[in-house]
Amino acid sequence: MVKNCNFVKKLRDLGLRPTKQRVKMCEVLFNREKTFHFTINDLVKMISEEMNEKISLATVYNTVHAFQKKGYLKEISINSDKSYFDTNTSVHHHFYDEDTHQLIDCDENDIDPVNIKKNITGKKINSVEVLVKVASDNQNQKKFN
Amino acid sequence: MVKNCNFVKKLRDLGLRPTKQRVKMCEVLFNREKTFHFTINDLVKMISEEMNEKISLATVYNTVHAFQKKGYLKEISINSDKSYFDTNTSVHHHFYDEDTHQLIDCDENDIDPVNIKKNITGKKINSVEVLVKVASDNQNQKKFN
DNA sequence: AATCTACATTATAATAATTCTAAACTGTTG
DNA sequence: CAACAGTTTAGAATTATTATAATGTAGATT
Repeated sequence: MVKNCNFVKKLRDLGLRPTKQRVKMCEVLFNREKTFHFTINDLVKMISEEMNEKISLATVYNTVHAFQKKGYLKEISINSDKSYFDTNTSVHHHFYDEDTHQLIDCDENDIDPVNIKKNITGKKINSVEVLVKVASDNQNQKKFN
Repeated sequence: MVKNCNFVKKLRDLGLRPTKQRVKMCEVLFNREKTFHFTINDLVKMISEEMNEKISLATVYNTVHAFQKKGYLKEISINSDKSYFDTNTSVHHHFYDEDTHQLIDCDENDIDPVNIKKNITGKKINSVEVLVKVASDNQNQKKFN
């Protein structure tokens, strides 16, 4: 991930004009040690606070999708309520806390490599991702047979 | 999966009144050999046709969610466009064809059990889903000759 | 530095999926 | 069959996302 604040060059290299909104978004998204997960709404709030002024929802959508297209962000499918994005664009797995709606990254040691024995002719595997949904231990669910 | 048309008892056992809408939904969903994947809209169309009268969208949502809560249907997260549901509620995984946007079930032999070594205190694992995204093998190869 | 132009931002409108509401309806119980 | 609680329904409300069209701005050209 990008180290310091020279996102202007970064954006230019991507063919995106380094507007103040985009630079701010880069700072919020990529100027951190750990990867993080967010929804568009999370991001709008964070950026508005950091800029001390409003940023348009549309701009955030546009820019997130631009970053995604360029391979700087990755969308994660958890449910159809919302889109989650991840600054970690490598193939990796997630825990999803159904109580708090939080995403937790797995590192390589958390889940053994998944062994896929099926082969679809003419198709190659692009990604293999595991989603582990967890919830509070005391929620009992009824079984139906 | 349920074999024949005695869905009335089935529904009663679940604590759901066997209304004609629900019985019809059972027939459409569970009175088949193979599992299948559907969206709410798919279902509304199918049921309306089978009943020769309209069924309310709200009823379909309500009933699908009731079945889901009772463990008769499972939601599948592929992208955030739409909710897909699956009549196969067992733990199983999916291939997703990124070219055709089709879902393909994995049976038990296709993928070895996923070994999860991480433990989140106070949380239990509700589901473990593997999504294998595949695409045409030659799609990224440009030909110049 | 003024001008130009293509790309960006913005507020708002439009769309789409889903959930809510409240009135009418219906299965079940007594 | 009367009463009640659960269910269905149409339509309104909500939420996430995308489209639109006017205004703004970065970067190139003069």
